[in-house]
Amino acid sequence: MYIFAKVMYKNTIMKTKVQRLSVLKKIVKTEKVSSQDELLKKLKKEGYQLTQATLSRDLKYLRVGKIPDDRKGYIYKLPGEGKDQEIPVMTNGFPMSGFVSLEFGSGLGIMKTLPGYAGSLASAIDQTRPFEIIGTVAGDDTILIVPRDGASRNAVANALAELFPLLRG
Amino acid sequence: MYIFAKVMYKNTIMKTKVQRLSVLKKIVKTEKVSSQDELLKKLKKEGYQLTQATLSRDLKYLRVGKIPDDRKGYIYKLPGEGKDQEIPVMTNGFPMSGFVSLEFGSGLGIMKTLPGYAGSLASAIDQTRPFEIIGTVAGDDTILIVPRDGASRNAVANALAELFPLLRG
DNA sequence: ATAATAAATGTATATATTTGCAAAAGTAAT
DNA sequence: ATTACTTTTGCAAATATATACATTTATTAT
Repeated sequence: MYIFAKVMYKNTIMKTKVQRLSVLKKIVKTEKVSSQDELLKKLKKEGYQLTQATLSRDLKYLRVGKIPDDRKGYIYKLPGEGKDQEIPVMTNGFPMSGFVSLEFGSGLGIMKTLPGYAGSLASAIDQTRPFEIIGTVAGDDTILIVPRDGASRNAVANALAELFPLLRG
Repeated sequence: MYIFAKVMYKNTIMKTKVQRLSVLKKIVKTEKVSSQDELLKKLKKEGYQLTQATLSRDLKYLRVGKIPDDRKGYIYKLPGEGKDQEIPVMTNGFPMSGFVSLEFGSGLGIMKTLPGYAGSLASAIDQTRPFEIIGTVAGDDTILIVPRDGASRNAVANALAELFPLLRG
């Protein structure tokens, strides 16, 4: 009961932060926002209470950059955005492929790939450094995906959907 | 003589700005800089005198963004950087190819491509919006490249080399 | 449980960046 | 050359963002 309480507490609190980061990420990805105050308001609407200072840290943590935009002056952008649409293509010139399936169990994700593809796909995942995933281990046709504490299956799947369009829809 | 003087004048002055932008672009591309004051010093060393306000405008014009960096906190980054290395791959999944040659004449650039490739390659050029190039016109196997006033052939060629590695070396 | 340690956050402030406005410089037309 | 128009730039002020420090909240070890 005592230990259980601690764990519960941890989950409750940590989830709030991870959720906040997820929501922040989603906002930055889907909307054109040009200041932290603006972001702050949007986060408030979603039910997150925080100060500009914390937001600044969150943005840094998520590696969110600020770039010039034709319409809004400056907007925030996730790392690799714009690159994302081309990410399904691997650097070596071969189209990203080999993905077979994704399942979750015991708090972990298991991605199945075509034989021999696990290494390169895991490498691709690592390179994009989705914050929902703290690490991967690849065999020959299987990748073990370790989610960050508090990251939901959906959050992990969504992060992976950036790389593997098959996961969408 | 009178007209000539005006033209000379224009070239002299405009070149200064275009050159400055080129140098700025080069600095941002090759060094990790984390503030405009820092950039200002580097530009001064290269012989360019300007205020921080102008630099801010230059950065906006060049679409230079600022992103978090592990070592230096925040650094400036050119649009599409990091994407550049993957740019030789087209969105449709086919490797970027079809480039044949590049020549200059009458202040214009002429790029030859494989038959039928001009459109897609010109589109790729337009999408990266190199500031040295104000526009392109594509036929079937030829692209007309219109450089910005004051942009040297080298500057244009370098900008294009980002997309067409064949142009390097 | 308590004390010690580490992590997250807010407050206030320092830094950094953008922008309105006016002046200077460049261009075009008469 | 003079005038009208456009572009570029600096100055100063407004905004926006990062960070040192203190405080609270969580985690670990005893």
